[in-house]
This record gives sequence, C-alpha cells and structure tokens, in this order.
Amino acid sequence: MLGLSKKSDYALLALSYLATNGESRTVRTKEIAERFAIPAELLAKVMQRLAKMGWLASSPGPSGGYTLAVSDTSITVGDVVRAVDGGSALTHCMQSPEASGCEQWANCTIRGPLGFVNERVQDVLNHIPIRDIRERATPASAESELVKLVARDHSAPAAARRAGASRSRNEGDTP
Amino acid sequence: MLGLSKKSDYALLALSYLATNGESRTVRTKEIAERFAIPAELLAKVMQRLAKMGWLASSPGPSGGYTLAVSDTSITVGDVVRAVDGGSALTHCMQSPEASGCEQWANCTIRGPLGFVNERVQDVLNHIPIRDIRERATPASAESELVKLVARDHSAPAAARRAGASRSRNEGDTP
DNA sequence: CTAATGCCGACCAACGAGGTCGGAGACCTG
DNA sequence: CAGGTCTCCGACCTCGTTGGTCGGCATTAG
Repeated sequence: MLGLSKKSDYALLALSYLATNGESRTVRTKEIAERFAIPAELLAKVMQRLAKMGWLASSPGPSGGYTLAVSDTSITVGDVVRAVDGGSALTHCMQSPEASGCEQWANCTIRGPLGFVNERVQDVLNHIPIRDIRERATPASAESELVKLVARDHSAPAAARRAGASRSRNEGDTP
Repeated sequence: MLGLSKKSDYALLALSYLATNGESRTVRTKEIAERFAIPAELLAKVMQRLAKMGWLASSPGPSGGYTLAVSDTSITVGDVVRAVDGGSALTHCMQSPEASGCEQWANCTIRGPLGFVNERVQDVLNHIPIRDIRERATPASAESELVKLVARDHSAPAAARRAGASRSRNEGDTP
C-alpha cells in the first residue's frame, strides 16, 4: 500500500536520534528503543543492517552501542529505505526485470511511463538527507513550488485542470 | 516495501489501456486481461472498484464491458493507488492517527518531518494524471529540474554535497 | 430462451513483515 | 585474574496482508 515499513520507520527514527544525540557518544539500542517505545529487538536488527551498510559504528560490551559513522548529509531517506526494506522500487519489474520473470515485458505498455513515475518518487526520496528529517522542516512555500514544478514539467494543462485533486486524501476508504 | 501493489499496477494498466483503446468503445475485462497476461478475476475486481469510484462506466450483458467515464486528465496515479490500494500514506500514523493507537505520538520527534516527506511523495503522485502514464513521457529536462527544486527548497548545501546520490539504484540488495 | 458479460461475496494460499529467541564477544567489578 | 553482565549478532518463528480463486446472481444482446 505504498507505505514504508516499520523497519524503515525505525531506521529513520534511530538515525535521526543518533544524528542529534550521538555526535560522538555511543548510544545503546535500548536507549533508543525506550525513548520511542518501540520493540528493542526489532530495532536491534535494523541497527545491525545500518551498521553493516557502514553508516553506523558498533562497539560491543557494556558501555557499548552505536555511533553515526558518516555525515548526516550523506545518507538519504531513499538510501535508508533501500537498505533496510530491501529495494524501494514501485513495481517488481523495476528491481530485477529478468529475475522475477516478468512475462508482460513485451506486452507492458506502461513499463516505461510507470518507470518514470518510479523515478520521480525515487528522486524525491534520494534527495532528502536524514539531516532534513531531524531538522523537522515543513516549509509551505517550497511545497507549493514543487507542486507547480511537478505539474508544469510535462502536463501543465492536465494538472491545472484538476487543481483540487489532493483533497481526496482521506475520504471513505476504511470499511 | 514502498512499492505499489499489483492491484494498483493492474488498475493503472487497465486505465491506460482504456484511455488509449476504449475512447468510446466498450472494452471487456477479458480483453485487457489477455492483452497483459494478468489474472482476469483479479483484474475484474479491480475494475469493479474503479467503476464504483465513477471513473469507469460499465455495461453488463454480451458485448458489454467498460468505458472510461471521465477524462484521462482528471485521475492521477495518487487517486488510483488510494482507491484501489486503500490509502497511500507512508506511515500508519498518517492515515489514522488515533485509530491505530500510536503510542509514540508524544515521543515521535520525526512525525512532522516524515509527514513532510510523505507529502512530497503524495504530491508527486497526485500530480501525474493517467494521461501521462499512457503517453510514456520521460523528459530528462523536467527531471533534472525537479531534482534541483527538491534539493534546493530547504537543504541546498546538503543535497548539493552528495550530488551523486541516485547512483545507488541497484547495488547489492538481492541476496 | 440462451449465452455472455459484469457484479458480489466468501474463501484459500503464500509471501513477507513484525516480533522473539538463544548465542558469542567485550567490558566492568571483585 | 575470573566471573558476571551487558552489548551486538544471527537464526528462527508467527501472524497478517496480499494476491489469487471459486461459485452464484443479475442483466442484456442475439
């Protein structure tokens, strides 16, 4: 349902927490887990993967824990989702075209276009570093600007026509 | 895993097919199913939902089928995903904050920022009408412009620093 | 009337997500 | 120096959602 998993959620949480509190101090998984009231074991697993990616430095034993090993500007939301969730493509075809044995490859007329949509989403995710996550920025001005841009780029009249499209956020979809 | 479901996939397929081939002709579900080699029953279910949304006009009986009831510019990818998949929020908190009983509401420091990321993705999806899906447009110019915009809006140096972020599309993620 | 189509609900199977368990190494304490 | 404890680490398991299927009913063209 086009939502990022809890693992990615936790990863972003932990990363932002480390970026804020763990500048040079080692932070235990338990600390983060208790701070956000999330299952420690699951978060531990997420931390392991983040460490394996080289983004976290781990030190075992008491007074051990994790430290942010890289700059908070060098990892993006897209990177995290891709690492923790294992791929972040919209469709299955786009991750491994031949591996998944997509029969419709020849028939699929929207493969290219949907891939285009995919790239859009990926780009958005790939250009939001975790620093922005912790900085809690929600500038309305930038948002409206992006809307304009996205609408304009290759289908200005179409998007302009519908105008009030985003209103259908939460209608009647939970039976 | 931040991927749209097959149902959404099929919905987009059918919609684009109807927009192209079914201008005023009624198209049977079977025809689309065979065309794209997808399970007819599942697609039928999807079609029903699309019809119930008022986007498709259905006519029963022999020589019956579906017709696109609205302009191909008045429905966006976001609309379809939301209708077929049932909600398209990135996190569970964002769909029904109090319903899902999110304990971390007070603790969650990234709720706002992640919501911001969520809105970004939603905006992208909400401003790509199905017409663009069928037109298979992949203008590189527009893309680069969007990248600039997304990067610039509130964290120019951060995004500028990493620059080559999108290279990590398909690395080593399928063990 | 018959056949073909959409319509609707219930049902089942499988994959993946979410969560849990026991181990191995490292630090601290006595 | 030795034991205990705390940490990371990897494998394991359960459960829910998703994808997919089946049957029966209403409707309409031929």
